[in-house]
Amino acid sequence: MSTISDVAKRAGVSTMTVSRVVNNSGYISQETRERVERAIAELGYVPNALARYLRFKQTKTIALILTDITNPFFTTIARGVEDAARDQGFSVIFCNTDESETEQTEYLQLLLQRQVDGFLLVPASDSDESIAALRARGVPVVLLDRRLSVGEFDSVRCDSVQGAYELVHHLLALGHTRIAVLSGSKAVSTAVDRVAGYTRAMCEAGIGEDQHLVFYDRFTQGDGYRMAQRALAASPRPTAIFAANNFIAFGAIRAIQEADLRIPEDISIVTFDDLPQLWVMDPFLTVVTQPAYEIGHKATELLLDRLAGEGPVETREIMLPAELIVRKSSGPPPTVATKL
Amino acid sequence: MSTISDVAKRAGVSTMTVSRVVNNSGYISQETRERVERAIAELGYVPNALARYLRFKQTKTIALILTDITNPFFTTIARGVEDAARDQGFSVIFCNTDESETEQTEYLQLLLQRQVDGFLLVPASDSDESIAALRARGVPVVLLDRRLSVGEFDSVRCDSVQGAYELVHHLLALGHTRIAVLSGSKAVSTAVDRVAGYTRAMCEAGIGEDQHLVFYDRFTQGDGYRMAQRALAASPRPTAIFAANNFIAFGAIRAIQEADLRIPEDISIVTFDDLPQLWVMDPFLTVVTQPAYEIGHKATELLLDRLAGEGPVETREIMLPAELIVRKSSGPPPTVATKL
DNA sequence: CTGTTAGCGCCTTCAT
DNA sequence: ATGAAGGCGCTAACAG
Repeated sequence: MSTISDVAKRAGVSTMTVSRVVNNSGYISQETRERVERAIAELGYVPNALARYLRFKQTKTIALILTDITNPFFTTIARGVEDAARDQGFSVIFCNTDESETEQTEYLQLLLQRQVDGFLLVPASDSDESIAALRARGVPVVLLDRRLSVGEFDSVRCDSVQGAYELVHHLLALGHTRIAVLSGSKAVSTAVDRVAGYTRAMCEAGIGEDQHLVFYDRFTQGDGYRMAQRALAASPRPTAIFAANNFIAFGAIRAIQEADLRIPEDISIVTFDDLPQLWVMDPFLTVVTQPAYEIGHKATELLLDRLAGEGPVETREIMLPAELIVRKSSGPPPTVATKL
Repeated sequence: MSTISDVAKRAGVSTMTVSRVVNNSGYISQETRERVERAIAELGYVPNALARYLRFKQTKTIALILTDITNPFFTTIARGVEDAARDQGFSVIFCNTDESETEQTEYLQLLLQRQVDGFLLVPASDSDESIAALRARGVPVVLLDRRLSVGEFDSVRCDSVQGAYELVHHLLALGHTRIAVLSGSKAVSTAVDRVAGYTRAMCEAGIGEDQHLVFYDRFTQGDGYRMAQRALAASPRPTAIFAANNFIAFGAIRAIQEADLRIPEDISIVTFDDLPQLWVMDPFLTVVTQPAYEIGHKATELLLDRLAGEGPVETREIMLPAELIVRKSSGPPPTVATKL
């Protein structure tokens, strides 16, 4: 691992001259330039970016902290982030918290030490503790997908209340009245907001919400499975299920299949977050899809704005539109269907 | 952004003392320790890891360079890498090359400058150019999933020849004789090896390979679609398709559906790489699955071994077992089925 | 138990 | 057009 002074020695110049050649700054005679370049090539010299950062106080690196790297919704976000970051010469460090507050805190600490310039964060929960350090240091942060009750960070997400409202409204229009909702942790805004959208739709329809049909747990397949089992045990049984995300939906579907119920004849199911079209032979889930790539891209733009010292003083809250796609997993409830 | 000397000043000690408190090294009187800790808390001091690395020549960071971050096979690998790395206090920088040699070269260069300690690489192609710099510098590298003709790197992967052989053998046993193979780029070892496995099985069966039924393109859904269209246009039409990975298979299935053919009645299809069980309502593809998580985990262990100066001098080549799972997408060829 | 010195690799500033 | 000195933040080695 040769350094700049190795090169300087070999080329018979000062380190400054090498630096100027490497960074194309200042005036260099053609002849010395060539000599230096030859020395660089011969030694396989690669500049040490760390040393450079130590002076510049800018690492050109941002961190993307996700809660689940195996969820295609989040990897698509990552794609958007990567593209936007690279456009401006930034690198991205991806981190995975597994929805754990502890891991999030650890990563935040680590990344702070590593002097990343800014954070893109899908918060594992709405606890202030973990991000207090960020606020204290005034590091630029943009929130993705989820709200935080401290209102001082830029954020990019979809309107979960509205999306949930549309899904449940769709079910109501089909004639359902007993609709269960299976949601994530109460500490996560999307879980709360999606239940709020459900409640709004139910109240508007004059039905109101049945506390026994509202479930909170976590955004995993296993939890979806268990919540669905409990929902199906309710009496009378719900005729439709609203799963607050795709993984919960998969678990619920498994439970429905085990109960020997047909979708949508016996029970309808709708959810947030599609799978990428191409991975599914025959898309059948009625969903609200969110523009994941754009969420990542837009959030990165906001962050890089801040890093460039641009952007307004006040915090920005960007809401991207979500889209309802009606497919085969939702139909009229059994009793209504019978009447047809 | 306070520094170690800010803390030192505030606590009325030298920077060395602060350093000792932060790193828990050497002897410190209880009283000074408390004073320093108070100063740290008051200033919100966070040590600058970069400055530290500048001395240590070790960043405790490894790079994971993938070709497609949206493919669940690779994100599962990423999971394994992350877990193994964290166990030993290493961070991971994920990068995505999109199967592009150019992007790979750029990333390699960037990461070298950033002084990452080692590389986990899924090579975009078997070109020497891009990795020449790695070899020249002697940075530890472990190859994942794919071979490289330069044999000096450790590697972890599954046996693609064997896996392909088993899939094609399975089709032959069902009675197929006209089997098309849709593979990835000839510059990628898995693409080549899977065709080799196909050829071996076909030759063993005394059929030999029909050059018109062997297709190379890239590992994407679009290419799978186009290759399948050409395969289906062959006359007589193949009764089975072996897709060299999941994305190619999805494209092929779309083409098959558009041609109004039924799977497996009219045509069978088998492939490498499953989708995670939980994402699929009703798994129907006959596949060879690879232990992606273990590939990532094992590769990371090899790399960290090297970094610790352990491990043998010779290069290690780890082959993990792949598993054939027969499901509904493969059945006897039409003529045979008719006879039943 | 604590402080001083020196240097990691680079670049800005000021000379020459 | 080129070079010398100094310092970014941190810590190992050696005082004291």
